[in-house]
Formats: sequence, C-alpha cells, structure tokens
Amino acid sequence: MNTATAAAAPQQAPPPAPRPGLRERKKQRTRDALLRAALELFTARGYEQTTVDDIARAVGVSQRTFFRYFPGKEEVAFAMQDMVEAHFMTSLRARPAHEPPLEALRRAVLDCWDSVREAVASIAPLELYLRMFRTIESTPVLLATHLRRSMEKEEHIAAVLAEREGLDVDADPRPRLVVAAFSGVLRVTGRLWSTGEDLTLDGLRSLTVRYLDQVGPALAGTWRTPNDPNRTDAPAEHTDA
Amino acid sequence: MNTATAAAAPQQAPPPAPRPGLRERKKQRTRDALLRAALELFTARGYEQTTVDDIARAVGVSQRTFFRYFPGKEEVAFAMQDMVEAHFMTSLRARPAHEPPLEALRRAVLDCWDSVREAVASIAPLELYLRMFRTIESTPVLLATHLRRSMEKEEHIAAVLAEREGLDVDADPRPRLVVAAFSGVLRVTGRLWSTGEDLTLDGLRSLTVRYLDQVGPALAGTWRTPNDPNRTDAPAEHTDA
DNA sequence: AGGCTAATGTCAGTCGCTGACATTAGACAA
DNA sequence: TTGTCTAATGTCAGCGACTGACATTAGCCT
Repeated sequence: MNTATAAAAPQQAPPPAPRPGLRERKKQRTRDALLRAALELFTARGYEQTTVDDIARAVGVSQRTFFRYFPGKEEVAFAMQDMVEAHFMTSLRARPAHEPPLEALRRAVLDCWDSVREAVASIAPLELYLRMFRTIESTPVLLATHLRRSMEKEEHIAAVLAEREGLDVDADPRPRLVVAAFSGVLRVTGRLWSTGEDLTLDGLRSLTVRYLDQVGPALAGTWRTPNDPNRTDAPAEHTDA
Repeated sequence: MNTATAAAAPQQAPPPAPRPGLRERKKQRTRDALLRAALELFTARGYEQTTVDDIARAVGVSQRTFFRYFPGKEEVAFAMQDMVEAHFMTSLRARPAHEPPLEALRRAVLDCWDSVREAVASIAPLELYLRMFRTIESTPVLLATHLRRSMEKEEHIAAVLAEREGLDVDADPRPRLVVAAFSGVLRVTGRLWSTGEDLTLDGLRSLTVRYLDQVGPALAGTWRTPNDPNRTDAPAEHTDA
C-alpha cells in the first residue's frame, strides 16, 4: 500500500489505473477525511491540543489506521504545504532561461501564489490553507519542522538554478547563496504576515514584493539613507508580471 | 530551584553567593555529569539511539532527576550552543558603532569563533562541541530545532542592529533582511562544513569567509562571469581582523 | 459461493515527559 | 550532638506518539 509515498505525493493515479475500484475509492475517501479532520482540528483547537485519537475518532477509524495512512502526526499538518511547494518548483522550472536567478525566483513565487487557490482546492478551501500556515508559524515544533523542510527544499532550488546557469552546485557557492538569501526573505515576510492582521494572500504578496526590493539596499555597506517609504503596514503597489 | 533558567543560562552564581555550600556543589556536579554523559552518548551512539534512561543510568540517577535538571532531552543537546550563541551576541555588541551592519556581523562571528575554545572549555573540550554540532546537523529533529532557535536568535540580532543604526525594527525591513541573509550564509557554510571532511574550526572559518565574500556577486543580476577561484574545497587565505 | 488478500482493529510495549507522594540527606538552630 | 526543616531525589502511575504482532473484516476474483 505504501502510505509514505502517498503522503509525500498526494493524489495521483499510479500506473495501473484502468479503474479506481471500490476499494481504492474507499481508501482515498478515508485519507481525505483524515486529512481534512486533522486540519480542521489543528487550526481550531491547536496542534498540541489535538490528539491522534481525536482525529481518528472524528473519522470513525482506529488510531492504528491513522498511522497506516500518515507516517506521523506532523505529516498531516504539512500535506498542503507539500502541494504548494511542488507547485512552486513547477513555476520555477517554467521561468525563461534568460531571467537572472533572483528575478526567476521572485517571479516564480508570485506566479505560484496566483494559482495556489486552484492547486489547493482539491483538498481544502484556500482559507484553511492560510489558517494552517498560521498554525504552523505559531506552533514551535511545527515551525521547527517547517524550517527544516524549507532547508531541504533549498537544495532542490539551488540545483535547478545551477542547471539553468550551467554551473556545478558544489563548485560555485552562488546558487546556494541566492537561494539562502531569497528564502530568508520569504521566511521573514511569512512570519510578519502570519503575526499581522492582514491575513489575505494579497497582503502576503505585497509584503513580499516590498521586502524583496529591499534586499539589495539592506546588504549595502551603510544604512545612512533615511529610506522613507518602507513602512511595514503600508499597502504599496507591487510591480510584477 | 528553577531548572529551566539553569538550562538556559548555564553555570553562574546567583545573587546569594557568599559560599557554594555542599548542597549546591553536589547539584552542579550532577548537572555537569548529566550534560557530559548526554553529549558523549549523543555523539557516540546517536541522539535517537540514546534514551533518557541511558543518560540517567550513566550518572547513577533516576530518570525523574534528569528532568528536574533539564526540561527535556533536546535541551541538553543545545546546552553548548546556548553558550556559544550568548558569546556571539557579546561579540556583536562589542563591535564599534561605525562599522556597517554586515561588516559588524562578519567580524562578530569570526571573533566569536576565535574565542570559542575558552568559552566552551568549562563544560567540555572543543572537540566534543564540534562533534555535537555535526550530530545536530545530521539528526533531523535536532536540525529542525536548531533552525528554529536560529530564527529566534535572528530577532535579537536584528534588534541589536536596529539599535546601532537608530532604526525601528518594525518600520524598516533592512535589519531583519541583513540578518536573514547573513544567517542564511552561516547555515549554508555550517551545513557544508559538517558534511565535509575538514572538521577543524579553521576549516569552517575559511569556508565562511569565502562564502560571505560571495553574497554580493550571487545576488547580482547575472552570473555570467566565470568566477574561477571559489572552489568549495580550496584552502584559500582569509582576510579579516 | 468460496477462497485470497488487502484493509482494519486490537493489544501490548517503548520512549519522552509529568504530577503526586514518599524518602533521603544537607542545613541550621538549640 | 541532636533534632527539626526542607531541598533533592526516588518511586509510581499515567498520557500521548508511535510500532510490531496477530486476529478479524471485507472487497475482489474465479
């Protein structure tokens, strides 16, 4: 049955897919039910306050069955992140080769967020995804895992960038460095957004654009310029594709 | 007794410290013994393969007592990191005010590593610290926690930088952005170092210097310049204080 | 209809961690 | 020195995440 693979790469018909079969449909339903129940409970009552037994009971299934569908409690919490991240990698690979690395990264995230709603809709409404994101950011153990996952993803992104430019990731520091800086910005904006009051996707989007524009100036030798128009709360127009 | 505080800020005589007293000395000895035993076991046999009972048994104490000295198994693993990080913050605050932010950060880490041996020696030999660092990097759950801790530290660093420059951290993105980029570089070099074969402090040091020098070029629009002399394995001279 | 086997349930056990309560052993005064 | 007084420790029971072993149920296929 291979639950691990199913958790890592959600819903997709494997090679032998002539007909779902009653059995397969049932399995899929159980998985979806578990996932949805878990997200609902996590975002409502809190991750730590939710027991695996709670999730299983909400679906009418034994605890042991839960663990046959998901390798652990954490994995359910990141199921949607998995989808979005896969979606981002697709966006990145779709960027034209002539774009400079940092520019390609920037456009890839923005593109990705533009189509996140559809990407996620098969599992749950966008609102649940956003709520779960906040829950992750505010739950220490989830935040920790999230950061490690991001770090692992950075390796993949660096590899893609290196290939775009025809470089060897292990010989040239630059791929890993841009990615580190770039995802550092995303981390900062993600955190600010999740602790702020504007919890819309557009809010996150414009905040990210503004911060990306400031990376250069921030790394510049000195900060003596007053740098007026970068208040955190300002709406600010965003320029992109 | 307050074990949590003791774990966060190791060995220091609290205000009422006219004489250690036999009791206090014994407590300190137990704490040190637990810490050393834990680090030894973690680095030798692996974090997950080490049971809290193992640690307690190695010291001749009950499991319950272990948890009275440390809030959890993880905290022991990061006890030395705590010291080094505190040490770094001191180095950073000691940087002259005229240095540009990024420059101050750079010098602070290098200074910090120069005196790490003495800072850590009170607990364990430097070699154990380095081995524990590798263990952290190679143990998923520890790596995750390490990243979250780093992120929390970033907030402090950003606050210090903002104060140096007389800025408001919440109004100006730049403090958080430099810090994010900077610690991104440290993360990358730390990871490369821990998976490489040169496990000396100097190895980490020179690698870091080389990578820090590349952040600017990496963020630059295009990477078309061949950029020959940045092979990962090269020794390379380092220019600093 | 009946056999095959995947899916599920049940049970016991490990490990990290906590609260409650009993026991021991420094500290301090008489 | 002795006798409290209490901090430090040990013991025990229990929770929650997880796992292996084994029994049971229920789709599937002939």
